[in-house]
Amino acid sequence: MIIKIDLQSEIPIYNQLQNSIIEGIASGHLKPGEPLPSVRNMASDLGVNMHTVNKAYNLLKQEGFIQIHRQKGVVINPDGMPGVTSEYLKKFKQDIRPIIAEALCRGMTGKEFDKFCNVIFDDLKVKGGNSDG
Amino acid sequence: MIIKIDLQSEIPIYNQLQNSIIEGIASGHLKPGEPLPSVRNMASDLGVNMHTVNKAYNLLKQEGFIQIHRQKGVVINPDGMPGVTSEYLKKFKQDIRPIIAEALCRGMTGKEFDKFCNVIFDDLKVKGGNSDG
Amino acid sequence: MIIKIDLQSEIPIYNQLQNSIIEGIASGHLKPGEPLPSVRNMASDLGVNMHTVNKAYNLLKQEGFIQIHRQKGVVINPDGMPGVTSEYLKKFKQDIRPIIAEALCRGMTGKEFDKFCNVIFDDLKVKGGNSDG
Amino acid sequence: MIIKIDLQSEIPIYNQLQNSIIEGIASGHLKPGEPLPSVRNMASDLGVNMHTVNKAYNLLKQEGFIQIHRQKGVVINPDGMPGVTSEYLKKFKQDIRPIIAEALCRGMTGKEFDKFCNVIFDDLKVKGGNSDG
DNA sequence: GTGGTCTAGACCACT
DNA sequence: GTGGTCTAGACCACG
Repeated sequence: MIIKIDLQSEIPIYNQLQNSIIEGIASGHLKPGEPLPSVRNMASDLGVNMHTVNKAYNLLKQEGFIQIHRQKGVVINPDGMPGVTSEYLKKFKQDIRPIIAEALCRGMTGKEFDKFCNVIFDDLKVKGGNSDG
Repeated sequence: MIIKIDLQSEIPIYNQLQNSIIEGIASGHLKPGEPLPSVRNMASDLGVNMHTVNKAYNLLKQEGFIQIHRQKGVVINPDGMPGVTSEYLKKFKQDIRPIIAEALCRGMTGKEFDKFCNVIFDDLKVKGGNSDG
Repeated sequence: MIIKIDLQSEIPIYNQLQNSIIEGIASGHLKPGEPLPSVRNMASDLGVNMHTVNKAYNLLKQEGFIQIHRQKGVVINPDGMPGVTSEYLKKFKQDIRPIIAEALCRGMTGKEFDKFCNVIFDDLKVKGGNSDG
Repeated sequence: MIIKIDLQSEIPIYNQLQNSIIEGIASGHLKPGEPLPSVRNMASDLGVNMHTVNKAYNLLKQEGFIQIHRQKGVVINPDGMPGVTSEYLKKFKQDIRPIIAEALCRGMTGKEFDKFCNVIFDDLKVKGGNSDG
């Protein structure tokens, strides 16, 4: 599992890290129960601050994607991923609404939108089928 | 066109305002050529500072959604909206990728995803964005 | 002499008008002694405010390009154009310096710069040879 | 790199600052990758407000001259300067056209014009922009 | 009355 | 300590 961080991006690093790990899970690169590098190791691997990794891990833990044990370290939640809760759906709609609004504004049709999304869907899933790490 | 701003939200106010106006255009509430309230009026309407509105307006201008005339005020771009440019598509994919990754992670299928999006699509087109449920 | 004003431009209208008239003189469309429309007529021709035309005329008068007579109206200075004064040269250098700096920055060579300028030089002069108005 | 701002000038301060920095790059005083003072330091150095510097920096970022890292600060774009794009050329011609028109009007020849420009060109390249005569 | 510019001063997120 | 955001209040250019 190779994680790439764009230090130039306007997206906070801890956020990029969160997303990378979620992508890793989505694509099957990271499976429930699988260990993640320690905060210290991840930080040195990425060349970022420990606090940054810590923040990402804590947020992932809060959302139920990972578990953090004092001694054993960090693992992808072995009990499986959180589902489509109503709370999540609320956030989901809030996040995607402005994206859809702009797409609509620029003349993108619902079909085109679906197509673009499905490409990304497949891209994420296929990458999990292949193995590169 | 009633615009609501959540002052408590973690999303910057100027950003919320941008999105609201884009939604307004997408839903047909705001049509090309139609004037927008002056910076100061919009600010006092929303109970925020002039500069915050100014920033939102300037960003919308940069993206081609509105035109700003120094004396006449602000109007929805009468020449129509910007299209689906490659630059936009790049941003679009970047924005939507982590959303899709999390959806996938939580077990949402492509079909369900499309369905949720289409609901929002229709909501924006038909009702003009006055739904929040 | 057809004058085009871009109401969308960030350049003040009175400034655009000034430049248009100077271009007209430079290209030979407007010759010393030749009359210019009255403030009122010019304003209605262009669809702009009288004050705006007035301001442009007054600035041109100050710089010596035109003469304004109460009753006789406005004419291109029959005594000829102002020359390359030291005061003008100072302004000239001030104006062109940042343009040259950016050109240099972007890797434009002095030769290329000269070429681009000469094209504009010729464009202005040639338009005076042809007649379209 | 000493930057001088004329608070009395009709040219906006943020604009003067932009130009100064571009001159600094053009003259080689500022090299790709080199850091710029923080928004606050630059502001206090110049005796202007933080926001004014911020605006200048953001415009330079937009044009690709500098990079802004949220925590690390501001650096001259290490990937090199933006080139002579068609978009830039359009702006270039627009900016320089009225200058050339006035020069022509005042009887300056193309050769003289080139000469004046080349002096500035050389001044920027050789001496690094510390001449004002 | 419009947007553009500037100031002074504050809090926050990020590292 | 960095830039990002926001406020309150001011003056100016423009039309």
